[in-house]
Amino acid sequence: MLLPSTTTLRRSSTSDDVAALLRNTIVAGQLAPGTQLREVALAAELGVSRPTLREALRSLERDGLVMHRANRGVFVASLGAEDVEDLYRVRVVLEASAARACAEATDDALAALRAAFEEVHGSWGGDDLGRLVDTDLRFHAAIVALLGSPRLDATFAAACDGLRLCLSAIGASTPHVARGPAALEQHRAILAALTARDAERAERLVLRHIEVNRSRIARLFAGA
Amino acid sequence: MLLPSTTTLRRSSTSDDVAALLRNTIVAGQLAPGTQLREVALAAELGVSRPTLREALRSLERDGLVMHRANRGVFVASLGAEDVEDLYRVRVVLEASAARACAEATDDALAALRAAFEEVHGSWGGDDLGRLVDTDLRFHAAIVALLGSPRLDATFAAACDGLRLCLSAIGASTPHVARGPAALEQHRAILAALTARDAERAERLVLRHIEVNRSRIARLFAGA
DNA sequence: GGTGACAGATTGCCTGACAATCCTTCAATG
DNA sequence: CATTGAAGGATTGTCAGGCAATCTGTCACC
Repeated sequence: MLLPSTTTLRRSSTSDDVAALLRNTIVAGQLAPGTQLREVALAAELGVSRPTLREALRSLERDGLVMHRANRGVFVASLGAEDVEDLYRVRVVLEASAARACAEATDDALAALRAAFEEVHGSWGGDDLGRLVDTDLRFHAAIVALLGSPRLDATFAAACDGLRLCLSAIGASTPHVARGPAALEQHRAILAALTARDAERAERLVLRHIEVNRSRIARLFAGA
Repeated sequence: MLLPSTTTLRRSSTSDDVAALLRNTIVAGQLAPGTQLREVALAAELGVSRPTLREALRSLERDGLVMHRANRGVFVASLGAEDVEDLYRVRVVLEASAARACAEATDDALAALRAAFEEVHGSWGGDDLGRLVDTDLRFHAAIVALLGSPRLDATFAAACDGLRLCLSAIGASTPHVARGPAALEQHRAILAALTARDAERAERLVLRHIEVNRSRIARLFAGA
């Protein structure tokens, strides 16, 4: 290898940049669910042409972040209770499977998991909710990465985007930060079980951890 | 219901039609992996404009059916051994999880599973390989549907497309049809375990069934 | 009050074009 | 002879503009 892998010259295309920008804006909650994304206005605002913007929007649609009604336009997706249910179903399946497979996990994946945990631990004191949720989900993504499947990683990443959209939509800031220390303790226990390759205990802990979150979010949705 | 469901007014967009057409063509093996899909020529041949075709290609790229090299164009994906490994990892995770969850599955999903089995059974005698693989995978998709998660269903469907591409690429016709009766018997056993809601047995049978297939395909790939 | 039609707005899709980038070929040089 | 360098051709990346189709909202009318 002559060059560091970051030098890979992979200049991202404009529509990819636009898609990434819109994705971040949406999951950050800066675009309320239900708001219409008009092509001409948005394209002008972003300084790109309509076809380019359309490609980006189509990409977001496939991720479930925007809804597309024929001849009406695209709207920021407003996820309902059944969507939350589905998203957590994805999490349960992937994370539980990963926990059960921790015996066959590579050392690299376990090292990445530990690194993700340190990152979560380090930034937990901050009051930036967005970054907190980010690092939290990154820890869980590292769990899924134990499976060693890029495709499942992608599925989980899409589900994370959906969850972030849900969280920011209902403004779940205060309850989540309040739960910080408890979640950290659970993360530590999960990490310990996984590195010890204790599949059964890890799966049990992961399932309980997710279930706690799921019921809390579901309750918030029921109240809203 | 006032109208037949086909009248659903949901005029599929042109780019969706194009994407579906290309998807079928690719997974059917009528486009050899590695062949370049030139935009102008293909757009002219399909009678659509370039932007429309680009949208369709972008959709296929997200499904992993085509590869996109910057400023070079899109090529029919040529999946390697590690891709096959990944695809089967997806199958193992999703189908095993679904089998374990059969206790909580809805009756509708179980009915759909039985229907899929009947369909496989009915068309098994035919010599049309494409349809055989289709129905086989539809049975497995019905297993995954026990989870009740549209997002996981979509992930599995994408994996199925990848698998079909692999199979048609290596021309796995003869070994697969020869295996027909054995697979049918395994399917019957899996269906029995699932409808009996015997999670443990169902998972064991599913895992073995998938593993048999995986090792066979992997062997074919090693020889090619 | 409910029903129909009209106007406005927006998308769906196409045509055409230009710049940027990449691969190939070929000549020049050590 | 192998390697380097540059020109040429082809293809993609992106933009601008335009027209038809379709949906929504409003308003007159029964």
